[in-house]
Order: sequence, then structure tokens, then C-alpha cells
Amino acid sequence: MPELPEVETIRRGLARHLVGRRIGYAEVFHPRAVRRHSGGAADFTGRLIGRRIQAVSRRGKYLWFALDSDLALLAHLGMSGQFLLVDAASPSPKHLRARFAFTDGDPELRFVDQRTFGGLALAPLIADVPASISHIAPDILDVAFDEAEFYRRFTERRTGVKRALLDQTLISGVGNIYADEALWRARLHYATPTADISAATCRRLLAALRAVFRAALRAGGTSFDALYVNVNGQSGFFDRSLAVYGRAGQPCRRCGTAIVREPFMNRSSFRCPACQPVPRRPHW
DNA sequence: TCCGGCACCTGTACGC
DNA sequence: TGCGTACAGGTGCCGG
Repeated sequence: MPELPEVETIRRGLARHLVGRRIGYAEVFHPRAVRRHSGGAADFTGRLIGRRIQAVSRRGKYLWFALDSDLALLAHLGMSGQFLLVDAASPSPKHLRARFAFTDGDPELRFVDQRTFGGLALAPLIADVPASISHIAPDILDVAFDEAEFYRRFTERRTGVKRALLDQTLISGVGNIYADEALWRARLHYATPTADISAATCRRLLAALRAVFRAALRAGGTSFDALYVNVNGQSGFFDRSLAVYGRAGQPCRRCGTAIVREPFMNRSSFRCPACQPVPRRPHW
């Protein structure tokens, strides 16, 4: 499941291979892949032909190709989206949703997405950010991330700390896996009310998040299966370093207590019952 | 306006 | 073997 470290790993690979190249051909194989592009598939591909990729950028889990004339090709990988750089002659995978060929030849870019939660769209760039994601907050690795402003908005919320971390309009790039990992590092229960978090605890939580993101980036991201791969089709290795996610019944790496898995927000949360006890007045 | 719940999707694992 | 069900979860939309 691509979160910030996985998307950043992919962004770096795309930037290395695609900046400066001009799109010669584009094709969409499934309308759902461009459902957020208002003009439909024909408009999407037609407006891409002849455009040159100037940069590959990211905010949270969104990434985009900055094109000529302040236009961006915006992408979200959803649950299972992949960008792959392969030779045009290589066989098409089952879930190929779109492909882009370049005027200078191979490799071509393919967008593959099994569960179709991901998608592509064109959007005008306003102040270097696609207009359609202006509501997405800066992520914690972004120089624009303002810790004091985050703390103010965080404590104004009437919700629990994990719900807040997953709210991309408050802080972007955090998904279920890294939320659980950061909460474990900061010794916080997911249902701790944000209003009860002190400034010092908030700093500790953000430091934990930064640390887990950086460690995951060094490992090339987290892969549980073949659904997350970098642009060369290779998996990341951070799953071997996870402290709580997916470790129900196994000993906490800090205190040895068995990790528990609990349903929360229609998904699973993992925590150490000793290091992350239920708070006095939880916000479930 | 803010918050929580749910639909959207497909492959895999598991029980019967 | 084959069928049904649960599960994985990011985003946007809707209702309270």
C-alpha cells in the first residue's frame, strides 16, 4: 500500500528516467483510471501528446509530472497502482490501465493498477501545485510543513490521534501502516484525543513519523506482496523492520508484550497494550 | 462546518 | 474441487 516512502521512491525513479522527455503517444485502457479527469480519456490523451516532462513532484501520496504551459499530469496510486518503465515490446500485464510512449523511444511508462483505486488526471499548476490537490496539506518531509501551525489545527480537532494523522487535509502522506508505526514509537494509543496532546508529545509524535518515513525510504519502502514495486518492478524491504503493523500475537520489540490487532475505522490497528495503553477518555 | 461511516474495487486466504 | 465470505485500505461523498 503506497504511502509517502513508497510514493517518494517511485517519484525518484520516474524523475531519473523521464525528466526532459517528450510524450509521443498516450493510451488509456480503462475509463476508471481517468475518472477524475473531467474531459474523459480522449481529452486526457489528446492534451498529453507533444508535452515535455519538466519535473516529477510529490505532495503526500500524490505525485505529478510538471509539463509545458503550467499543466500537470497528476497521479494517485490508490491501493495497488504501479508506474513501470519497460520496453514497448514487453508483454502487457493484466491490469494495464494506461501507457505513455516518448518521442525518443524506449522505455515507455505504464500505469498498472489491480484494484483501480488509483487514477490519473490533468490539472493546471497553481504555485507549482496541481489545483485539484490544493486541499492536501504539506507532508512532514516538505519544507513548507509548519509544525506550530500543525499543532494548532491538530488540537482544535475533536477526534482521536490516528484519525487526525490519516486526514490528508491536516498532514499528508500518512496511511494505516506508518500511522501505527509512528504511534508505537511515540507510545501513544490511536484513540488518544488530539485535544489532550501536549506540544511536547506532538513534537515526539512528529519526530517518530519523520524517523519511520526516513527509515522506510532507506529500505525502498514497504512491500507485503507484489502490489508495491518501484519503477523497475522491485520490492522494498521495510516490512522486515515494522514494529507493530502486521505483527499481532508477536512480542513487542520494546517490552515483549504481545502485539494486538483491533478493528478501527473499518480497518486494522496494531498496538502494544503495555506501551500504548488505552487513554483515560478515548475518542474511538 | 466538522466529523464519522461507507462505497468503490480485485485478488487472496480460509472455512465448509 | 468449488463456493461463499472476510479482508486488505485511500479517497471522496453523504448524512447527521
